[in-house]
Amino acid sequence: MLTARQNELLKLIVEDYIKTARPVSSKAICEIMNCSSATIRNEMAALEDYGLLEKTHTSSGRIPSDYGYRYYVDNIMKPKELTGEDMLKLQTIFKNNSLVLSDAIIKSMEIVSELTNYTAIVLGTSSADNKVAKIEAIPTSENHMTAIIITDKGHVENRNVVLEKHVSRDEVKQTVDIINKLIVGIPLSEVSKALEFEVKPVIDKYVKQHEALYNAFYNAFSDFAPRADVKMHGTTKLLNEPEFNDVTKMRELLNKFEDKELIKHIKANEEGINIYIGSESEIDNDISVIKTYYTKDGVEGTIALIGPKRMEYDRARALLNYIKENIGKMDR
Amino acid sequence: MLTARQNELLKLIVEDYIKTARPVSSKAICEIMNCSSATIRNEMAALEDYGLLEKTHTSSGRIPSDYGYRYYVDNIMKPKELTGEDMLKLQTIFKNNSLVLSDAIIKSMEIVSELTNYTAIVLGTSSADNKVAKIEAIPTSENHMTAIIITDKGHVENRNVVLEKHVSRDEVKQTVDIINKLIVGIPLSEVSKALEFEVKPVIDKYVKQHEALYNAFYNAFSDFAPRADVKMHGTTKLLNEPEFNDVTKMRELLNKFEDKELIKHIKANEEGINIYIGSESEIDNDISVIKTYYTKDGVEGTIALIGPKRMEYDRARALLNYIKENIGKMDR
DNA sequence: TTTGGCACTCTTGGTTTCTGAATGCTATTT
DNA sequence: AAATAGCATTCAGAAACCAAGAGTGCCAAA
Repeated sequence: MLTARQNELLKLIVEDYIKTARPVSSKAICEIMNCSSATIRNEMAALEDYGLLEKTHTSSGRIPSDYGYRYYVDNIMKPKELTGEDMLKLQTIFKNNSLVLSDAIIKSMEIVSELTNYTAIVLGTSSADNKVAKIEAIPTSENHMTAIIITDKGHVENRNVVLEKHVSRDEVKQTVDIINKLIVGIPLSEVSKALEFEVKPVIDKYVKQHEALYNAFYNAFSDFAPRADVKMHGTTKLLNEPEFNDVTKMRELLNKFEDKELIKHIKANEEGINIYIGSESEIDNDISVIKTYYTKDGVEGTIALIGPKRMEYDRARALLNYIKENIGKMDR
Repeated sequence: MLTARQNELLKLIVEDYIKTARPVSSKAICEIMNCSSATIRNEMAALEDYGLLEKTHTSSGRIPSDYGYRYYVDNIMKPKELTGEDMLKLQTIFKNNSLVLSDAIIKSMEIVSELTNYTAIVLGTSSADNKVAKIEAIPTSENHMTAIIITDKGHVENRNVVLEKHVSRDEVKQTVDIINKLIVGIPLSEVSKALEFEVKPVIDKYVKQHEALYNAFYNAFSDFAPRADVKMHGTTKLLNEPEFNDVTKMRELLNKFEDKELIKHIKANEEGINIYIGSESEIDNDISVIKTYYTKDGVEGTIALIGPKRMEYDRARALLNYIKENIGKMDR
């Protein structure tokens, strides 16, 4: 257990380092805590023994270790109020109730990214359990059509598909009507099954070009479920941080950001706002991830910020928290 | 006018520099052209006098000047056949006729970006003169609905909008029917005008909640035209080139790529495949842009590649040319 | 327990030195 | 006249070196 002074010291060091990105010297601290630098040095040595601080070389100032950040986040950092400015910016989103939920989430995270210069991630909005509200099809040429599926949550997907043979507009319409009668209300993830077992028998019976039409619609609507979309914003902002003053480090991170699988991996499973520091982020030792799960009326997903390990954790947490709460409060 | 040997020499230097990114020495050349290095040096000096070559310092090898590249591109470089591999990769797109035009263009340019490691840009696919084929609307809650507009070319746009008051599903349906009767066939760019002057009077007359509904649809469909979309692919690839081994150069380019206005500016106006070298690119002195205009059945736009000034111009041109030709040949 | 003092360490930035890869030029050969 | 061999010269880049400054650790005194 740390003494009060050690706590104070760790706090000062972490916060100073977050701000300046340079190792913190005993001299800098002693001006704030008004005691001699030697005293601070002794305490620093103690904190280093505990594994909370590190040096970059034998005679350098101290920087927080991963464990130091962890301790800071878990035990020292206080919940922070959002500053007026941050809140004001976000309110433009949540006050504006012409935005649908998913847009509001994305837009607000974009704002957060602009405010903090971290990378914002919105995952999910998984529409797999949205239910079919309506399908529609528009022939676009002799042998192509655009098939559209609309869900009860207002999600729209469309595909352009080939018709193997020429099919009359009437037949397309007839098929659309049949499909609409049979699959409205079932979840997107079960559409392809329903097409095969419910729809096919019926159109086989009533529609002349049933084979071409069935194949076309089946192709159009068979691959919806897996689309777990990843929205990122401000990917390059992070690269302005001094830890990425190195070309190879920069390229490394850039490559990681291209890898959507890695990003999807950020998906949050737990309630609450969780912080993953350095290696815990499983992305890069110099970055941290703060993320939370959200859910509202069956829509669920993850919002996350990727920042340097020197992230303003308190502010980031306050921002995510504010968004999460406002998602809950939205009137849809 | 250059002598045959000077031509040959310039060609070798440009191509070697493109490949290796290092200044080309007289020694390296004399092994290929079998004559002594001194001879080459004399010729090099001549080419430098003409402004075709440069040195990075007094005793360095030569690199092409912007004018040198220009001369190479205009007078030396031969039209190149696509290699079998490049063609094979692209054929997966153009042979697959289940892809709609705009998707085929985007996908093929993505492939080109992967093949070359340059940044691919697709501009336009401007659907402003697509004609409305159908509109649709799905209420998604008490006071929200999703409005969808489908064009004759199979382009789909959707918006989530607020209904100011509660409106019954029947009324929504009734309004959709009226709008469909009145605006099918008119170009997207004129939808908002048509809504105001054709549709409004009718629904004012026949629909009870006409105000809420009109406003909702107007909001949904009033901002289609301006969406000149910019698709970029492989933005970070370019940064692997050695000219961007410098952190600040890298950040500079990254920032430029974020600026969509700058990218839109690449829009091609002329027929043919045009090459803009270095400062001509108006993006960065170290990069070149190769671009062309395409059009097919009223759809038009620009495809472009952004690469280092050390771009394989012949290959890039062959690739763009192949895509452009295949766009023309597509059966839709 | 705190602090002043001092020796020690290591980074950072600047200067120097060295080597090798080029060039330009001149004198010579073809 | 054109090509080449030879040689002095230039310069980048790496390694070595140096000096200054910012830190630390530790000991002995307050």
